[in-house]
Amino acid sequence: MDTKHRILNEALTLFSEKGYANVYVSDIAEKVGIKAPSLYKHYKSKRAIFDAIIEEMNSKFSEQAKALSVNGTSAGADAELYKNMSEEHLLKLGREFFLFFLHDDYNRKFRKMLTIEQFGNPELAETYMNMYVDMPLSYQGMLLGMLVQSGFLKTDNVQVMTLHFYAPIYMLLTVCDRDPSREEETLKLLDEHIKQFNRVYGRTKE
Amino acid sequence: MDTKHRILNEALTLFSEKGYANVYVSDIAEKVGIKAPSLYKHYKSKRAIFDAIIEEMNSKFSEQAKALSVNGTSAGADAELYKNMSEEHLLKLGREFFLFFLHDDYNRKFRKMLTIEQFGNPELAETYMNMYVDMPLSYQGMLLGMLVQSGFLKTDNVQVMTLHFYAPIYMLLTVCDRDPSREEETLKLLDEHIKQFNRVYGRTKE
DNA sequence: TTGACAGGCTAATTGCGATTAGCCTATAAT
DNA sequence: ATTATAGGCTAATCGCAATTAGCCTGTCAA
Repeated sequence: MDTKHRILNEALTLFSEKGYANVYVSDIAEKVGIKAPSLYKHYKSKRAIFDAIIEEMNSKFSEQAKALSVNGTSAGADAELYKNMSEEHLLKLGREFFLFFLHDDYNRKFRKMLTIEQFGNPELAETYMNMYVDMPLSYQGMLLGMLVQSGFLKTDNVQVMTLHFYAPIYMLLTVCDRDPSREEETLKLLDEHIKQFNRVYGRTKE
Repeated sequence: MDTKHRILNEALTLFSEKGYANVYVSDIAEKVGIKAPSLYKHYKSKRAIFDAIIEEMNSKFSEQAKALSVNGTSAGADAELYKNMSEEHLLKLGREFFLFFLHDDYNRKFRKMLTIEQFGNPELAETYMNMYVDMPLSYQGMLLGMLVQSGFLKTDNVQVMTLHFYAPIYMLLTVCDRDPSREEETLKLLDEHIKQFNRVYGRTKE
């Protein structure tokens, strides 16, 4: 990886741990293995490094969004997938979602950084909300909607059902972000959550 | 209110909006209506102001906790309260909890400040988690547990049921913190959440 | 009525962290 | 071969924000 990208990565790591203002350009430089002034051969200022991270992030994010909405449009194909769902599948769905967000390095760091910086910057607040609230709700709403169609789940209100599915995932995610040592405990709770969700919304014999 | 407390309040407001590092002592001074150096007649450093906020906060918090656990202990009395619960009552419970956390000025600012500062400071992360995850879960778990006892709700797993009750409240709260203009929309969703919660966990004729 | 704080102010001082200047070397194209 | 450029370094510089020095006034207890 070239220096320019290494700078971005190390900076993201540091920003996510301490916040923009508490990271010195010399910290970033040190992690990269160069001296602070050399950074300026690659970026015009500290702010520019931050902005580059955001930009990179936005493009990754919109790729993802595009990919999702493509699948969403070809609902026919996806519906097949969700036609004969089992509790196992549902567990897997929630767990994968959770673990992806939790462990994917880039996501994790980016999420932390956003959490710290969002209040000073309305755009970042919007990004955060898109990534961790609105998008997941609409994506999962779509999936769960299919499961209702296919008769695997039953509800009058898909939106609220989706909230019931996702909000605990979100909350447990924020717990792990703050205290990684609670991951195990949290994963158990996550499984129980999904099982109970299924018990409660699953179309048992009627 | 004396200057010393005004400093604390203004500082909290600013910290909650921009984060510790982005607030200058001169900003605080200006809000208070004095000059920066005069602050030092009251606090020995900027950090000391922050620490004083935390300390004040901790003592308020432990008062609250004590009060709650007192009620918790005198479960007999509280149980009475929750014996003949209606959906209206349940709605009120959730709504009050939500609105208290959302609107109480001190709580709101403190929560934002913690959100920003928590990652640099493990103690703060712990405080955050106590206040917004563990305490509410255990308190509401107790209440909902009573409702199960009294037959108003039905479940095999009070812990997960409580998660299902609280996680959406928590998530919607974080939405409003980030974008107050979504409060109305969010309150509607909150009500629907609780109604559906009741539909799903309520002991209907069996 | 005086003298010791309390609490405010202006004018330094300090220190640190971002950025710039200017130099050096290796590579790579002409 | 030579020259331009990319990318690194050291040694300033610059600017700003925290803090200190030191003065002034009003109050209140002795």
